[in-house]
Order: sequence, then C-alpha cells, then structure tokens
Amino acid sequence: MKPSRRASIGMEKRERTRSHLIESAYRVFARKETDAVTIDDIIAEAGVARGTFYNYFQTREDVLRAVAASLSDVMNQKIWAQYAAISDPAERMAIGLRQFLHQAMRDATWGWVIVRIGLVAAPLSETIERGLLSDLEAGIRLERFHVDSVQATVDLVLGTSLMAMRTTLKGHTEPNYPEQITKLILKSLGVHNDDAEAIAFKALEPFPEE
Amino acid sequence: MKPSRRASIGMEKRERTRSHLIESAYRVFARKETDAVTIDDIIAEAGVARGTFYNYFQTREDVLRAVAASLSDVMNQKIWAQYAAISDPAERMAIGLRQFLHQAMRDATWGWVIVRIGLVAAPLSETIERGLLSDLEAGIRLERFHVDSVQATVDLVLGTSLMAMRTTLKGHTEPNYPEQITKLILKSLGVHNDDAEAIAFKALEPFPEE
Amino acid sequence: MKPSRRASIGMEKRERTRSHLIESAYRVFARKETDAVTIDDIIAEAGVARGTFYNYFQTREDVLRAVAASLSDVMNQKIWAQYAAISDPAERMAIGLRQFLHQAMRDATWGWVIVRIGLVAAPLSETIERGLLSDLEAGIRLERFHVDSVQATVDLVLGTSLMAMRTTLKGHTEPNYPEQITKLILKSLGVHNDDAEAIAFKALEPFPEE
Amino acid sequence: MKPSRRASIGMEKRERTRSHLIESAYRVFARKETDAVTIDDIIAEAGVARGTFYNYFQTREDVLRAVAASLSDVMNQKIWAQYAAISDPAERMAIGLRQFLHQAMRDATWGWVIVRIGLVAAPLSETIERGLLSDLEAGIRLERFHVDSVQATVDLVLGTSLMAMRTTLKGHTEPNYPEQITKLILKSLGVHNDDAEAIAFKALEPFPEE
DNA sequence: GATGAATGAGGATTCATTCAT
DNA sequence: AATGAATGAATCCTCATTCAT
Repeated sequence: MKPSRRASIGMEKRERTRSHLIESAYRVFARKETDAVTIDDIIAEAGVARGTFYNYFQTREDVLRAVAASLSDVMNQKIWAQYAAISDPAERMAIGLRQFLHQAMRDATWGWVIVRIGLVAAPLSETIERGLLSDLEAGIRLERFHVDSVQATVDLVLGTSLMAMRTTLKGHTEPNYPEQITKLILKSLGVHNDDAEAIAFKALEPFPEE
Repeated sequence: MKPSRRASIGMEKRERTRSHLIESAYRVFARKETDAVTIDDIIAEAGVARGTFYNYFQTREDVLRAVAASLSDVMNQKIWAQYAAISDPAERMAIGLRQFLHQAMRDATWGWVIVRIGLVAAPLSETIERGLLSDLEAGIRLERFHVDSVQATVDLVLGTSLMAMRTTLKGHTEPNYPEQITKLILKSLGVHNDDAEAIAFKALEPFPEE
Repeated sequence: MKPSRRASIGMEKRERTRSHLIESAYRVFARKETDAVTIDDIIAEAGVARGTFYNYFQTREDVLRAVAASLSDVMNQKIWAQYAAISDPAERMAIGLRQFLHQAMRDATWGWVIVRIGLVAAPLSETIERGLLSDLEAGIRLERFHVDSVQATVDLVLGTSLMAMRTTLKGHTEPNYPEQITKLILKSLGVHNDDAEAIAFKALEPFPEE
Repeated sequence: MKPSRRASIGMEKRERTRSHLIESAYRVFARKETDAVTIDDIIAEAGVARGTFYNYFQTREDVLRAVAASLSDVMNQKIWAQYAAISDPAERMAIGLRQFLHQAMRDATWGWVIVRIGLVAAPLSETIERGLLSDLEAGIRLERFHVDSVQATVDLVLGTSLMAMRTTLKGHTEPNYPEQITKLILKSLGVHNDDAEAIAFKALEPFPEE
C-alpha cells in the first residue's frame, strides 16, 4: 500500500495546485478582456512560479478551456441540477434564466467570466445551448411555446440573456430585473402575459450555497 | 500657384490617405479578433509604410475609433436617413432591423466588424443605441409597443439582433431569417402576431448603393 | 537480514539504475545533437522520475562523461582486447580501424554516439588517441610505417576514420568500405600497396557478441 | 531621381546593418559551440537592439546560413580564384590545402568557424565539397592521382584537413605543419614522395589581403 | 507627407535544478 | 532510493512606437 498511498498524496497535491491555478485564472479573466490576460497575471494571482504554470497547462488557450469546463460543471450542478423535478418547460426555462442572472448579480466575478468567455469557449457554450435547445423543443412539443423558427428563438434567448447580464454587471439596478427579462423572454416564446408574469415572479428556492 | 491652393491639395491628399488607412483597418478588423489586429496587419493591407500610420493615428485605439466613427456616419446617412418619412415606430424598427441583417448577409465584412466592435467602440455603439432608444420610446408613447421595462427591451433588441447576425455570418441559412427575427422582436415588443408578420415581411425599398 | 547483505542489495540496485540511465542517455545521444539533449529526454527514455536522475548525476555534462567512459570501456574490451596477440603494428591498426567501422555499420546507434561525442568528450578521445599513438610509435620503431610527422599522421588516421564513419552512417554503401578506408590509411602510413591490400582485406575474426 | 535616391540610401543602410550582424554572428560562432550561441550573444556583439536582429533574420538557423554563405563567397573569390591559372591538379589541391591551413593559423576566428560549421552549414559545405571533388576528379582523369575509391579519398582529404586545423587551433606548433599535412595527403592520393614534397613545400604566392 | 530602420518593453516558453515526501 | 511538484533563470519572439532622412 506504500506506493499507492505515496502516489495518491502526489495526485492530491497536483489536483490542488491545478484547481488553484484554474481559480486564479478565473478571477483574472473576470477582471480583464480575455486577450489581455497574460500568464504572468495568472501566476501572480496564484502566487506561484512561472514554470509551475507550464507544469499544468501548455498554453493560455488551455487554461481558458479549463476555466470554461469548470464553469460548465458548476453551472450544471448548481443551476440545472435543481430543476430535475420540474416538468413544465416554461417554468424550467424561467428558473434557469433567473438563476443565471441572479448568480451574476450575487457574484460579479462569475458574471464577467460568463460574459467574456461564455460565447467563445466551446465547452461552456455547448453545454448552455444543448440545455436550452432541449427545453425549447420540449416546450414546442407540448404546445407551451409557439415559435416560427427555432434558431431565431435560440438567438433571442441567448442574446437577450447575455445582454441583460452585461447590463446588470455594468451597474444597472432595476428591481426584479432578472424577472423582467424572464417575463419578456417567456412572452416572446408565446406564453401569455399573465402566465409569464406568474411564472417569472414565482418564489425561487434558495440557491445552494458553496 | 497660390499657397492656399497648394495647401488644399495637401489637405485632399491627407484626407485620401487617412480614408485609405481607415478602410484598410476596417477590412482587417473584419478578419481578426479586435485584440489580435496588429498595426503591421493594417499597414500591410494599406500598402503603406509603418511611419505613415503614425502620421494619422497615435495608437491602435485611435484607428479603432476612427473605423467606428466612419461606420456610424454611414449608418446615420444610409439607414436612419431612409426612414425619415415613416411614422409608425413598429415599421421604422422593422425596417432598421431588416436593413441591418440584410446588410450583414450582403456584406460579411461589414457584418463581422459590427459584431466585433458594434458594442465596444464608442461612436458606433452610441449611434446604435440612440437610434434604437428613440424608436422604442416613440413606440411606447404612441402605445404601439407595450413593455414593462425599457432597459429589458433594449437588451432584447440588441442582444437578439447581434446574436442573429452572428448566426447568419457563421453560415446559418434559413429563408427570410431577417424577417423571422424581426417578427419575433416585434411580437416581444407587444405587437400582435398578424400585425408583426405583415410588417416584418412587407416589401423593402432597395438599399441605397454606394 | 544482515545489514551488510541489505547494503549490498542496495548497491546492486544502485548500480543497476545507474547503468540503466547511462544506456538510456546513450540511446538519446545517438538520436539528437549533443546540445539538444535534455534531461527530460533521458528520463523519458529511462522511464524514471526526474529526481532519480539527480541521485546519480549532478549535471548533464556528468552523464555525457559517463556515457563516454562506458563507450571507452566497451571499445577497450571489444575492439582492442582481441589483438593482444598480434604483433605487426600494421595489422593491429588495420584490425582496429575495420572493427571500428564495422561496428558502426552493425550498430548505427553506437556509430552516431561516437561521431557526436567522440571528439568532444575527453575520456573517449584520450583512450582512442593513446591506443593509436602507441601502435603508431611501434610501427615507426619497427620501420613498418614511414612518416615525417607523428602529429600529422594522428590527424590523418583520426580525421579520416571519423569522416568515413560519418559517411557510412549517412547511408553511403560501397562494398568493403571499411577495407577501402583501411587500405588507404595504411598506404598513407607508408605501407606498400599490395601489402596494404592484403592486410586490409584479410579475413577478420568474428566479432565478440554481447 | 528623388525617390530612387532615397530608396538607395535606405538600401545601403539596410545592407550595412545586415553585414554588421553577420560579421558579429561570425565572431560569436568562432567563440562558442554552434548550439550554445544565443541571439543575445549576437546582438551584444553587434551593439544593436534585440528587435533589430529580427528585422533581418527570422531564426538562429537563418543567421548561421547567412554566415556560411558569406564565408562561401569569400572562399570562392579568394581561394578558388587564385589558382585559375594552375593546371596540375596536385598543385591545385596543394595550394588549396595550404591556403586553408595557413588562413586558420593567421586568423583563428576564421579557423574556428570553419571547423564548427564547415561541414554542417549548407552553402559553405557545398562549396568546399564541390571544389574538392572537381580537383579530385581532374587528378584522377589525368592520372595524377591513383585512388581505388573516390568517396574514401574525399573522406581522407576532408577529415584530415579539418582535424589538422583543429590541432593547429588548439595550439600545436610544428614548423611547416600545413606543408606536412599537404605532403601526407598528396602521397595518400598516389603522388610519389619526392614529387609530393616538392609540391607541398613550393613557395606560395602571398594571400590576397582584404 | 512618406518612409522604414531601430528600438526595447512585454510576454511566452523551456529546462536544469532543488527539495519535501 | 525514488519520486515529481515547484522553481526561476535564460532565452526566444512580437509589436507598438520613435525618429532621422
């Protein structure tokens, strides 16, 4: 059992450093335009030597991908996990959108990273689009949504929510902004006004804390 | 030869070189991510010496602003100017949106530059937002649009149309995509389905050529 | 278990690892230009951890020296060992040269290492020069060789044989090339043509296999 | 005539800097093992900024090639040119070898560069081998040389002269060493002793100074 | 006004070496 | 004795910017 134990200690440390680097990179990506981020920024934030970075990532792209993958994980666990039980697609989408925007308000770092790399980094945007698409199709099948073009709808939902997030992060404070956006999007999907309002403003379950 | 004439010739030449540089930069910005554009790219495209660039612009930001300003001018003259006569805000907005998307399909270079710098570069983003806002407010005033939050609506229109443009530029081809998007946005602004459809698919005046 | 036994096991293991590292380094030196060899290359070839290398060698120079020393040993045992019994200096030299070149043809790895580090690494080149010099002086004393300058002769023998080895390794295939070279060198040392030919082409004892 | 004059001034300056860099690189290559030469070494020697180097060469290989090309030019002009009038291949080869070795004694910098890059760097090695081969073939055709294998002879001449040069550069001082080497090589090519001696020690024309 | 050579700060990357486990 | 994470010096390379002609 000696070697496996030894190895597992090494592994743990390695994993810890890797996570630490990803978290540091994440904080840096929140502060700066993606292309302006240097590896020096990241190692300074992590308090680690230059060479250490290269023990874990080959390139800046690499670490960007890792950050995106980690965000995608978090999102899956925190945002979408919770509505396993909900069957109404309109309600599912509403919860997703609101969590998304609330999370950005609660944690601006998270928000900025999403706005900056959300659309660029493959794994994240794919995760989002896939989830969105499945809810959308379910809604159409169940005649909850009424849309002419699925692609147009995807553009609307994604475009609007990212833009709303940006607006929020830039300091716009309007009461219930996430709910306003949610209601607006639901209506665009063909949900009637009162229904949309009821769903968008329905009490949310508390967000799972870290 | 009168000195003033000499001067005016110089002026003309100066203006010509400046425009040439702006157009070259514009083509380069269409090809590459904003931060990836180097001054070398621009002077290579313009076929001009390195020093010449600095006779006209102090920094890279400078030329970006100039490109944005030039786009903004064109937009004011071509798009906004065109519907001076139209009074229905829904129709105005529909024409604006469609022109916008059609132009991107016609001229991918233009499209990519708008997607890349439309929201970031100063004079351009202001022109866009101002135009959008004035139509929006007119529509609300005249009870053509029914919205709860103006900001939410701005986010929806901008976000959706930029995302749609991106989709188009990436090769999505769906018949009447600009019209689908326009109809969807009009409905989101509270215009009834049939009305939105009629407006979104109404024949367009030909776009003024250069 | 007796401590001395324990110690001797440790010693054996230590020796085994050391040899393993030297052999791995040797294979790497055969593949790459000396200065291009990294310690990573060596440990990857050996399948051993980075730290292990430093348990045996202080620096890269160190391992280079060790490889050279090991080559020198092999050479002494395999090539020169066999002509203890031969007294004619011309024949001794002929056998040495031919073994040298035949070995390079048989084992290109060995050949490349010799060509690459043969002249740089001290212990090897000294071994070679010492052997060469003693045969040369014997030949002169016995009036088998007729030369004006010993140094010039050393340069000729060493330079020609290394260059011939390089030529061979680069793929030149001419029947009996080692013998041609040997005959040429013998003639340069003052041996008559027919005599040189006879010696250079005389049947060789089989090479001692590993 | 203005622009062409302007351009030609620029060209001259450019050419001057380029030559300056090549000469500096040349001096550095004489001091260090090829792979140990850094671009910093070169720019320090040239007293020029880091970026300047990259205005002229893309890579270290590039500058090596340029140095080799320049050496090859000089060689063609100075050494080969000199014996346009000499028809005896033995004499031609003797003059070539002696010039070669004398030049190394006179100018150690030159010698070291030749020893280091003579066989590796493209245009230089070709010039050397071509010159050698043409004399060799002429000698064989005219029955001045008597050899069994051309390749073996090339290896002998190149190997011996490079090794002799190295010996000289390392401080070996023997009177008439270039001549001893030349005589030895001529004899190896089948020239009779007295003849070889006469040719190898014949008075040399003074070497054309720069 | 146009040119392009020269500059050097900034950032990326490699790799020998140390050291705690 | 073996391991491999961490280190940081050394080097490479790019590119915005200056300036003399």
